[in-house]
Amino acid sequence: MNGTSVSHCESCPTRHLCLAEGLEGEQLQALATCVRPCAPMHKGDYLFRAGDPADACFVVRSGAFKTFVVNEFGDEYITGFYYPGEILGTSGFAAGVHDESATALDTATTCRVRIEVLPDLWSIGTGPALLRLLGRHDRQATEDRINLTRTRADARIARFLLNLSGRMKHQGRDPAVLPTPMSRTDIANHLGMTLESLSRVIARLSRARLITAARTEITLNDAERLHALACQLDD
Amino acid sequence: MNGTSVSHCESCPTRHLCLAEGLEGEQLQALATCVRPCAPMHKGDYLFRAGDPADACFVVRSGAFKTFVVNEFGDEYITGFYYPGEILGTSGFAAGVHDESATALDTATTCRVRIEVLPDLWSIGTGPALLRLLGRHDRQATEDRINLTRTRADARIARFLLNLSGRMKHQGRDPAVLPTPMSRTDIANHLGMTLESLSRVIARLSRARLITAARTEITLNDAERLHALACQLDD
DNA sequence: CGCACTATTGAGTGCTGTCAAGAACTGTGG
DNA sequence: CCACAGTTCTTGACAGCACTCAATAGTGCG
Repeated sequence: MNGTSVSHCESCPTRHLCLAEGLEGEQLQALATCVRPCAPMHKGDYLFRAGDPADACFVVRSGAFKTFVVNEFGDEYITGFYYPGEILGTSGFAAGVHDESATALDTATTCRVRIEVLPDLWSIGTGPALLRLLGRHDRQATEDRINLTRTRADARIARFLLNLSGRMKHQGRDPAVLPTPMSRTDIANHLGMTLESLSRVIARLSRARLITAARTEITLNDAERLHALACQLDD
Repeated sequence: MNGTSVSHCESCPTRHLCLAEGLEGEQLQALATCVRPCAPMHKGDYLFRAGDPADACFVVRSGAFKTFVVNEFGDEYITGFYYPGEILGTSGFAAGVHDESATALDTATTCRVRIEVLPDLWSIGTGPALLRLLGRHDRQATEDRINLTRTRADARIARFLLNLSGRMKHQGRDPAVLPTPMSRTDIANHLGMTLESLSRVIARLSRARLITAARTEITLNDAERLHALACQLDD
């Protein structure tokens, strides 16, 4: 499996974003024996389900995922979107059981990090990288929370877009081009508003030429004004 | 410092909630050499400030803390409240710098866990406990996010109270008696609503005998109906 | 090409934010 | 113990924004 000359980590395009960040030859090979890449998943496939034993967390290699919780009444809450280099599934460590479910938003791959290898990660030297991933995840959660406290829908959406933009930049991608493989319904749900409100605001922002909205891609034309909107200084 | 016969971990009333969970004699002593208890802090004292180097995270021993972010316009966002056995300060690991500030809500103490000792925690055998703390923190963040997506103020408050209740239960305390050392303003801020709205809902819940609200303590009289309210089935 | 699903657009109600005033609480000093 | 000042909390009136309901338009897929 890993006896070939080039490990899956060495050939991974996401290696500068994940646990492999800053690692060299031997360390990369050692890491490759710890984490396991999954087969490509397709839209709607489950990475894990709420209730599954949480014996591992995951780092996105390609594509995107959403995590969500379904309550006793069948209401779905989208708790997060995950892009390459981002870690998910860690909240399950609290009770040893995943408390949310995760599905692929399009064709996507991950690396599976089993809970048992976490101590090994420190000896390999990728402990700090793990902390960075966990920290970024934590930070994202904080930003989402702060964003949700904004009452005005347009400010929430503006901040959501700018947050996505920052994550694209961190990935080394064009920060003005935001892939949105999730549905509008998912975005609205995640932002705590109705599909209608989201649709209206997107239409308004498009008319004002602040963004160009396509089905699976939103382009930022004026991040400056979007930022002003996010801070609801004016409109 | 730790040459006495009983380590600060062995004598700590919070030891079954924190990193010490499940550890015995020798392990406890080893842990006590890794983590450092802080001197009692008083209301308003800073545990860390946004911008400080994030070389450690903290576990609450007693009292309570709040974390918050202040943006460029001076707006404050309360990102979380922390009770005994809960971990805070981990989001700073993303960039090596704390992105939020933390202050004591009343007289409070913590244990400081330096980032350098994290590998040692695994060898002591408290790795799983660390994961549990991190997982619980993650889970709390998720719950907060879900809660903030609820549009109705009374549902948000009901869920907030029930969440606090669960945390009290986890601490081994009476789940019906919720210490609220934070101000109403802080709670309102954290829940993404105005002080006035919070005040009105609390008054309404009190009149309906669902809760008994005092300045620094809220008592739940009917968790059942509060849960129904949280799910906004009826009113 | 037609169907199902998703997204957009339109009108009306209700809840929460805003502004404003008053009440209760906290701590200090006499 | 009481009086006082500052803060924190409560209560009231009004307006704006987002939700609800409803219909139309667009998109993807067989």
